[in-house]
Amino acid sequence: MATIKKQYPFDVIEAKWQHIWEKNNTFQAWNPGQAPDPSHPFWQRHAVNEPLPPKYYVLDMFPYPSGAGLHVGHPEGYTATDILARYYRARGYNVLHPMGWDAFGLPAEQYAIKTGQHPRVTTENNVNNFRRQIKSIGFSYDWTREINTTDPEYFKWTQWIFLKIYNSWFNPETNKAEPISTLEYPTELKTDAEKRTYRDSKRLAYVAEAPVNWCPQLGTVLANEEVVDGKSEVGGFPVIRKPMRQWMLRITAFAERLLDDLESIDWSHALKEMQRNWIGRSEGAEVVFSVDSENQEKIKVFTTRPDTLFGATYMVLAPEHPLVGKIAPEVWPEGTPEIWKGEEKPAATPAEAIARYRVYAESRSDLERTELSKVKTGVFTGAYAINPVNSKRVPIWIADYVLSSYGTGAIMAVPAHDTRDLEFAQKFELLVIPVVQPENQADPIGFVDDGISINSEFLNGKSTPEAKKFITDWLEEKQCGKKTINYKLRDWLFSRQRYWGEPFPIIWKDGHHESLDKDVLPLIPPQMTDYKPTESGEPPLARAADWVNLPDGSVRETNTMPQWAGSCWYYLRYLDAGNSKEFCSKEAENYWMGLYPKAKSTGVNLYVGGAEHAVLHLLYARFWHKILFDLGEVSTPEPFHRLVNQGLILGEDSQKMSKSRGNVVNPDDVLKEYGADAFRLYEMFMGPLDMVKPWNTKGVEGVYRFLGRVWRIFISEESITQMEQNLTMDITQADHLLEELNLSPDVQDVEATPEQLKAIHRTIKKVTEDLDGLRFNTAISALMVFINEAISWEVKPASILLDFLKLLQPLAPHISEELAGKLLKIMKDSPASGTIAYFQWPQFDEKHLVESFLEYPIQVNGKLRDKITVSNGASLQEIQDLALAAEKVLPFLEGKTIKKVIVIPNKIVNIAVV
RNA sequence: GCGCGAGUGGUGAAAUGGCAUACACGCCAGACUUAGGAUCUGGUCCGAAAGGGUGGGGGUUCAAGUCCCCCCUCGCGCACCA
Repeated sequence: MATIKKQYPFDVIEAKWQHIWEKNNTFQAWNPGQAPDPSHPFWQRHAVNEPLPPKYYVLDMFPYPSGAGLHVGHPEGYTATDILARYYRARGYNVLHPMGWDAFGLPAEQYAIKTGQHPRVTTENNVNNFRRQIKSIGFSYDWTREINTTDPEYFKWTQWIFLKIYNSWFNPETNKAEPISTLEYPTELKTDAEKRTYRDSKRLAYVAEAPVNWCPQLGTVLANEEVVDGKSEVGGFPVIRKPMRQWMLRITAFAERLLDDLESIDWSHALKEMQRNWIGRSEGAEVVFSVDSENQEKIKVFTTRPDTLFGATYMVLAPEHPLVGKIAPEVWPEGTPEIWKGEEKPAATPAEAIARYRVYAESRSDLERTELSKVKTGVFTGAYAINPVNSKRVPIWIADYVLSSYGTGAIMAVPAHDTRDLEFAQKFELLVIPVVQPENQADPIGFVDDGISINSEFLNGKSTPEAKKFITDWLEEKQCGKKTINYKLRDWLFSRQRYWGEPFPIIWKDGHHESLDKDVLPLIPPQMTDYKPTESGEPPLARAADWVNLPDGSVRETNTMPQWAGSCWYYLRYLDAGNSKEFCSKEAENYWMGLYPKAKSTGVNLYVGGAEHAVLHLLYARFWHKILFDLGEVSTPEPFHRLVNQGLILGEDSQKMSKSRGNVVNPDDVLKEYGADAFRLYEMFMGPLDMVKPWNTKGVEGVYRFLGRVWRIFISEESITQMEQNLTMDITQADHLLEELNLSPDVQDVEATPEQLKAIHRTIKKVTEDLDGLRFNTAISALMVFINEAISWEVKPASILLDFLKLLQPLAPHISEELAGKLLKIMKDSPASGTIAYFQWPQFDEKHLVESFLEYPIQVNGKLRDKITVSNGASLQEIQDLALAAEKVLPFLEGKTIKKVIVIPNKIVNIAVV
């Protein structure tokens, strides 16, 4: 690469300060009870013998350390949080700003399968590379709190929390998780075995034999959330349904609270909406239909439109519904239309039709089921049910447009007022009865909104909400239905057939599971040479016979936890990362997460990360936090008070960055050419944090030039030239030469002029407000405006420049430290010394912003015509008189009647004429 | 289909209902220079001007990029959820 002339010696400066920060633990956060170190800059700012200042917890979503290293998208959020961390430190807060590694997971394991290298080795290499890259950007993390989810000292507590969950149940009376010991047994349960079965069925972590998402290529099951369009989210491999014994976490019990508590937190509307969608609450009624047969089986359906019950002309069960086999008669009822008996050729009996359809439905992958061309298919079961409102017989069908996993797996079909039912009814020539009349007298068939009930006997004339309420009460009275709330959210499938994850602290004895004692944690995975999944679905851990089989004949659980487990609580471990007695001390938790006096909020004050975690990590972490809250382990119900999603950074071609497109920008390259400060500035200068925006290397040059201008304002030209010359002779002298640099003679320890004070106070105001509002791009532009103005001052007062550096410091810390050090040497009453990171944030004073003259734009009928200059303090009448007499205004007033003159103080004058 | 964002110069983007385009990139010209891919200075929405301009159309207002209604385009999320 051709060496172009550097704007300033950023390489020397950045290495120097990163070393100093590291050596002095400059950015260490202090826990309550921790012995103060009077030599640390934090304690030079804050009184040693007083309580800690309020906390500010600013958190990044910790990365998965992949082999590819960082790309410029990662540090976008990290830069934003670092700026705030530094800003709040300057504002006097005790700032917790940690970093760690989410290092369990598939890629390391797959690499291990390919190369035989242990995932721990791969992981360590990747972590080292990530740490090096992150450190090179100069983030002010407290590295003493670094965590790694694969560290036994970390996952010991992941397993410990799992045991907490395992040993709890959800008490619907209190709406809370409680220790399993508070569970009361129904009196009819006598034996220990019965009680155990009951207890195990109530645990928040339970074992279920259920159809799960099995991915043959990955050799593991996946949570619903990890399956996208019938393919694995990781790798895009096909996923099939397969019944397996799996660990589940009872997140559904918390659905209501997960939904309600969204109100209490400061997240974007869009993100909350995504979580609401995922939880998918819907209010309606359960209605019980009886099958018209000897046994009179009951079919429960869920509907959000009980008011349309009179329009229910058939029923549909999911193909997998357990009643399907029981209700079908031996022969087709008389008069059954041929098309009801099966699509290709009519089946001879209902049983045959059902069997054939079930084979078809199973063969359809989830991918096919969700395809856009959703042509409805289904078959008549031969059975009829009785509509409870009017005792009419309605045919019972099976069809795969009804999902077994939602509601009761059965519906009442109201073709007149449901698009899907209508489509189905039209295909199979089923009866369509309109029961809701739209207000505008339009055709009721296909009308799905609220209207007025018709053809519905006692509901006729009622509005939809009235009718819903009326019929629900009626159903309850007749004991054939009740008001119900349904959720889309399913329990969380928590086990994986993988090697590289946390083993469950569970053993199996005589077919029952038991928890290990917490004292034996961490339970470490066995050493293995073969990490491959097995085709049967048996986890790789099962191969480690020595590990699995225990002397007393019991065996270990061989599943491992999903990658999400470690990230469900990592923000708590940072609070007290080295604690070997507890996952986190009560004191630390109370201080950092609780209601500490003057703290800006409880929980994590600001959490920044990608939107891809909107429903996975963020929902799981909230769920675990609520359990810990119920069990008294944490002091508040929500972990993340404010959450912001950074926008994606695209490649220079405005396409998503990817290896295959060849448009990935590596921060290492940018840092080498422009330095960390320029990199940080550009990451923020591109545009608003939450917007999608393309990378543009030319843009880095812009902010880089700005830093060069800052440098040249401070440092004398001669000494810059001298350093450059000396550097070419002996590069090892760089640090020394940096010390030798002199300030420019224009920089003097003198009183500032009112103009200069105005300039800096305007900047203080703007930067403060912009950082509060996370508007980093406009904060940077305000600093640029200041420099563009200051560059023309003949004499630059040191006090003004120091305030500027205090403002620049959060954004471009290295150059700010270096220049502040030089500046302080010439200041008589040097306000402080040492690192600028703990200098008091400057306060702006309105009195410096007062203008002696104000310029008013004069509009006539909203069009700009002239401008006048008025002394500040002129009355509205005086301004109005001057405006009406303004030279360029007069021609537009000629021959017109002045209707109104609007004078907005400090803003504008508008003259309305006709 | 439903939900949420966003549409402003050649480009990234600014603008508590109050002078549209701050700041930066790019481009043009000039200065310094053997040189410029360094630096500094000036210019840069369209139009000769009057004027016209914030995706399109309506509205509210003394005043609309900003508020209200309708429509178009792009991005993201959800998607047979009864």
